[in-house]
Amino acid sequence: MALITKKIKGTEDVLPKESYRWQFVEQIMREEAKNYGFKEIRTPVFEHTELFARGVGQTTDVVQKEMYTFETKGGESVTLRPEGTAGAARAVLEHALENEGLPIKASYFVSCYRYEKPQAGRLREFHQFGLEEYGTQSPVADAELICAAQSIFDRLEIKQLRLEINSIGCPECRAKYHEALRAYFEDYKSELCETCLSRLEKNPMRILDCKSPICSKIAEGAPKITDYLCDECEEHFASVQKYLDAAGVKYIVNPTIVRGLDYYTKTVFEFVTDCIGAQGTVCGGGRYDGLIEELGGKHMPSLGFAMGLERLLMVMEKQDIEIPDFDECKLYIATMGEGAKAKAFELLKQVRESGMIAETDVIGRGLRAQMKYADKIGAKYSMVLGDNEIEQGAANIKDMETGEQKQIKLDETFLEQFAAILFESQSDSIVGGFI
RNA sequence: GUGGGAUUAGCGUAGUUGGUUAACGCGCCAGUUUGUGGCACUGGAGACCACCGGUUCGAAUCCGGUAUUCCACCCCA
Repeated sequence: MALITKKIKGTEDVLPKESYRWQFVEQIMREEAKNYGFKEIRTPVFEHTELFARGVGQTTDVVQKEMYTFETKGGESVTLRPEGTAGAARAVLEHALENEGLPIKASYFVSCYRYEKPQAGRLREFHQFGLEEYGTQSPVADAELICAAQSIFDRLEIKQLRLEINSIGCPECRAKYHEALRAYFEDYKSELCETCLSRLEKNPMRILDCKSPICSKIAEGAPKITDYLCDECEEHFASVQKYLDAAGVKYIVNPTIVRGLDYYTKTVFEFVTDCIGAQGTVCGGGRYDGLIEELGGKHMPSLGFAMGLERLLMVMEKQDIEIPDFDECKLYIATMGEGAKAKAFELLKQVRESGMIAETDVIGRGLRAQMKYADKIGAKYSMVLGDNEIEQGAANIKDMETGEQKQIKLDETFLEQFAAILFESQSDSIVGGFI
């Protein structure tokens, strides 16, 4: 393999034979987004570095060590987006979308870039679908958003996915909670792992999330965020649960969900699976009431989620969920001679314009090889076109499954005749199915 | 960034204690006389055995480093 270079570490190609899987899930996401009233927004792959530093948060791992940041020829620092929300929020602000009425409901498909060490379910370039809702503080919006995600998973027939929700409060109650946590963990300082010691200063909530047996044991006795929520946050969280119950969405409250992006407030949630390895979060999101202000706008409470397409596809593969493949080729025309090639082109155009897949030889193979190819691509019918057929104005059309041949005239009624043959074979199979 | 496992044709594998032109299956291409696929048969293309260096008379086989990949930590989708 004399290849000048291989694909970049942590990136993946989607090949022609597997792209239908992506198109299938994307299609369902588009449809559900539409049903819930979201319209697609498209933003650039790169933004000013400042946007992510401010939006995602200076203290986060994502910003501190995972961004693809580079200087342009003009000397600006730009960054490949590590997530989708910051860009969408920037666009909302920049175009003053609130003037078109609130709430603003946007959906997106984005590729994201994070300089991490690849492993199962984690790539350096990965793809997300997300929904965002700007300009509402109502818990109804939280529930609606979560419902939309659930609807997508339902339609994809994904099983064994659990929804975990939590509230991490507003800046006020969270500050009090942080104090309580610090006071609690202070007594265990000698036992905590190294990373948790640094977390104690920066973001003590992350200790709750630590996988180390010692830390998680200590964390069991730690104060719970739910006991520190202010009245408003507590009421909000209770309402979200009430609406989820009303919609029949099953969830569990998990007080250890923290999320690693700084913009989250109040409601946070994750859809988690155990079937694809350690990176089991297929969808994550929550409320980010302070984000728009952080980016220089007026107060505009908002929320959203993102789901990882690669992870979702992995789950579906693991669970053997069937995905409909592309349609089969309906007609393959094998040609012999120049005159036949031209005639085949004429007929192919008609068939294709009617919305059916039709193919012919485009590399100059012999008849036998053409037939083999027709078989290989699973063509439903084949037809040999040569001088004889052109002279007679008729050809034989062959059912590749049964081998049965029928005559078809090569005049202006060709398409009609072919459609009739197809229709007949379909109704045959339907009748056969009933018997 | 830290740690462990892998790396032989497009894919899946074999290659015995280092010894001549690296093997097999699938796939691909072409044929099996006269214009028709699925089966079978024949032939063909395709690998500097991941890369670099070392040990040796001699290495795909031993040693070291690098890269890639898989998995875990961290973190996240």
